[in-house]
Amino acid sequence: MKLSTRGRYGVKAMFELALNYGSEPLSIKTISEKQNISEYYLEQLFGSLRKAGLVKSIRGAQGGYVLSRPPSEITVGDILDVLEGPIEISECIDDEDNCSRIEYCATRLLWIKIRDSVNQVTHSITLEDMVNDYKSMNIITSIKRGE
Amino acid sequence: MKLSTRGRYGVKAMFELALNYGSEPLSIKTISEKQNISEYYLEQLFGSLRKAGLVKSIRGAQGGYVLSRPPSEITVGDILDVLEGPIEISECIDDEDNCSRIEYCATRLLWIKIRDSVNQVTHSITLEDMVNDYKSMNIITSIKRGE
DNA sequence: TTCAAAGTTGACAAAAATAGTCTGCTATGA
DNA sequence: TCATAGCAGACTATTTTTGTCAACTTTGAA
Repeated sequence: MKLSTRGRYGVKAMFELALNYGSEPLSIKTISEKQNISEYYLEQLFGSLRKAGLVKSIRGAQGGYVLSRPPSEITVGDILDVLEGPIEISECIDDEDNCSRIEYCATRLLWIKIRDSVNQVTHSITLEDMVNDYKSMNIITSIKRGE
Repeated sequence: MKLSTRGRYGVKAMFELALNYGSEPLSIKTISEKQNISEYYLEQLFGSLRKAGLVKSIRGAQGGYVLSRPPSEITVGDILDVLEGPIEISECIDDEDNCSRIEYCATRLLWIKIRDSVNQVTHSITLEDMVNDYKSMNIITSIKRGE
């Protein structure tokens, strides 16, 4: 069980936007260079993020993307839902009909527990949390270096 | 993010063995018919489970598979680790070297939090728990039917 | 006003992972 | 001794992932 690159790249790119929140828009090109991700591929991901209303695009020269809400109001789960699709450990979670076998309930309950646990974590961590973690880690690193 | 059929089929098959624990071995054929899973494919999965020591095989006529430990001592996480590989939300969790980019720490911490959460859930649910859930659900269903 | 930067869209495709099939074995209990 | 059932591994079809690309639209700035 692992995240695809869509989820990983997407979160990293959104984190970049969060670090930059309040300043000028960041272009796909800038982000793709910072994160070493294919420019074309990132474009696709931002298309999805834009349609989902998580980012706003600003066209024209010096354009780019900005978060459409403050980092404190965007969770990692919001991003992953868009790029990975909602977590669906097993298909029969939502679809009760085609699952009439005898073990149905027992495994279904299990998948739901796993899904809820992941959702609980991802939807409780915001981009602001990540930025804060990042900043405090930098401070610690500086102290360790004796700066 | 979803489980592959390996994990889903494997858990269901192991649940079947748990229901049957203490009785005669179940053959691949029996399980594959109960669960409507390809016999050949199930064989592959049981090969992995056997090598990992989760099941024992009994060869010859009337042979089959049995759990190698009581259901209370096998967690869903044990099964998923074998069939899906350990959870690796992102590759850089274990591998610190090739990840020197600036946002490294912030996203890495995130992947670790998600991974730990899934592991916590899957490794705390045993086959016995599933069997108990299953049995109590059956009782409730019977009551509802007025039986 | 014009042009270049930047976003938008959708088609295309290589590569990897997944899911499943099959064949020919070996072991063993009845 | 033979039918049953596991063992091993090659093989393949399909799907998903991970990109790539080209043509087009919008718009800010010179």
